[in-house]
Amino acid sequence: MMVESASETIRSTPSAQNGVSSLSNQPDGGGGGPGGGRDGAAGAEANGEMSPVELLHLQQQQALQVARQFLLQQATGLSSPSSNEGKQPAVQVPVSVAMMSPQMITPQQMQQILSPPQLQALLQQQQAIMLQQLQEYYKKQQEQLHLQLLTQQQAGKQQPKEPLGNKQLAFQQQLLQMQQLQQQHLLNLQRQGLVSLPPGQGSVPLQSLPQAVCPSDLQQLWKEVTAAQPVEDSIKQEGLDLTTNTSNSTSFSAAKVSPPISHHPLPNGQSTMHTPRRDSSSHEETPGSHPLYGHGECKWPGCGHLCGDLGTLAKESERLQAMMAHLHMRPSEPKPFSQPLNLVSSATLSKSTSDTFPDGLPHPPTSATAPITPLRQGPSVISSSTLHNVGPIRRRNSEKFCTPISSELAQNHEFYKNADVRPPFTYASLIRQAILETPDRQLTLNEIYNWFTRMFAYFRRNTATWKNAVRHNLSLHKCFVRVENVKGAVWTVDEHEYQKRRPPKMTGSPTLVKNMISGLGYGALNASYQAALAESSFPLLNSPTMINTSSASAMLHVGHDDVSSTVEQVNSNGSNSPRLSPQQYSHPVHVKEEPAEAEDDSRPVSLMATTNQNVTIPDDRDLEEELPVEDLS
DNA sequence: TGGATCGTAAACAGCG
DNA sequence: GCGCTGTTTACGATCC
Repeated sequence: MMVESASETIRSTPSAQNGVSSLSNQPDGGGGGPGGGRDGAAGAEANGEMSPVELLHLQQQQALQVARQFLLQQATGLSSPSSNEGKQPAVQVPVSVAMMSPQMITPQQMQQILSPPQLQALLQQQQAIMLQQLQEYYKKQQEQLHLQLLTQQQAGKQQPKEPLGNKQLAFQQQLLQMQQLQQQHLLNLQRQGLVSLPPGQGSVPLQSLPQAVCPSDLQQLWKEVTAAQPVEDSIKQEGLDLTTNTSNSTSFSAAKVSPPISHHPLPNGQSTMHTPRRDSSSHEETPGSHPLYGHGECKWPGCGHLCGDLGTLAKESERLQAMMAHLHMRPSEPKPFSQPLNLVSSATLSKSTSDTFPDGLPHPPTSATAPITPLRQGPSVISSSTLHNVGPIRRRNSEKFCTPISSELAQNHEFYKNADVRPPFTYASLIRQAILETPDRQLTLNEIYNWFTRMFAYFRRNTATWKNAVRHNLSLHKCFVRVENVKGAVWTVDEHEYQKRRPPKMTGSPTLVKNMISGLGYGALNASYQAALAESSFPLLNSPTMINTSSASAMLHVGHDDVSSTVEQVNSNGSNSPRLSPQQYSHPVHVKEEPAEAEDDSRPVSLMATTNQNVTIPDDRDLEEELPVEDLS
């Protein structure tokens, strides 16, 4: 009877309790499931073996070490201009160390291994560390500049005949540029909502920056640092080599923006790497040699990796860039995972990444041999739900945080279809979605099954378990109405009942609740929610004109089923505004052929009435349900 | 701490 | 008898 479930039940299967499966954050209750979902990494550590998470941490640590070296070397190179004379350039492509590791974890693997909260945390951690390093770098550079300036001033005093002139001017210019750089970056961060500067505080010490900088900001930082190089070049050309490795930034930029890379023949038969960046002209690389490459090996200190040619390095840099771009997920610009190209097409990378990812390198994981059932896997990391969804949560929380299942599915359809990832929605939500996707708003049980298996790779396993759950939910929830048809029994959705059973979802986002209630008239949708709306897959929502007081209620019905319930709740409980009848909330269910005898009265809503009454009032919900359906089919 | 919600397991009944 | 469908109960986990 339950042989299948006994042998395949994920959470109770011993194999699911360790290894990759344990890392996949089984969201379910029972066994160690929920615990694993809360802190998969800790659970992995408890296993006493090197987990993918730990591996990833190690990888990240390696990369950070390299970045730290890079920063320090830049700083020291700045402070000791002559120390590197005749030496190999101190800064090499960090990927040679961090990316060439055989255990390299691809972005896809990272997303499969880590749950969204973990990824978020990881990202934040990495951002924090990198930001700190950048801050240190800025600070050091400033200090060094000051020092150099003072030295020059002293020299100028001691040798009054030698005009301070250009050198000091260049120093001051560089210092000024550094400060401008910082302010500009601060403004960028502020503009992106990542940094909130106190009013009237134009210049904030970098140390006071919140550590909420996204990778794009870091990359922007690098760009800016790189962009500052011409000044250093100008200084260098005047005989004062402040940087000693002017190409360092260039090389890092090359690593960052890498392909397409043209290989120019070198005297030794090697090729050098030139990036197509428009500003590359400002980086005067020594012709015939690459600071990161020489004699067939990587010149990154301590690396020495043998590379056939620079193309190898370029590939590694591509990987680095791909990973960076893949991690380029900031809450302010959530992008659907199913559109990986968008991840790298944001403003900060617009110039370079189009070259970097001609084929959209970070594709979503389209195959998953091992079952992965995190709370929020893959696409959800980037979806709107992530806006509010940081930290350990149960899968159903995604609904609490106003994730529109329809848009989520629309955006990540391919992902869920191919990846063995548990969708972060309740059975009830999924069933409802399945039913509402059909033109007739009705499905047989078997069709529901088919929808599950068709839409989610996850539900191609453990059929007995989840099918039982589906049946259980269909029977349990009053929102699912069974209708006898000539074809047999079909299941429909009573929207009113569905909404009714979910008022507590408001508590999922206290801020949202507060804003929505306090801002009644709905005109005061908070920014994050508007962003979430805009992020959704509904074109109408992307029109700012649609977010207004008069239509807010309707709009909230569109695309965010949970929010719609929220608004409805506010409507009914908060403002006592007239409510639509349950039938008016219901979908138009076109029962193909109603049985002669009346349906069981135990169900609260007459489907026929539902069908008729929807004619009177434009069904906002149609927008919600039908728009995403197109993407799903 | 308790209630609500959810997922899972399981027993049972009806039907073809 | 078997499989599917549908109902119901129980239990544990999570969240608020």
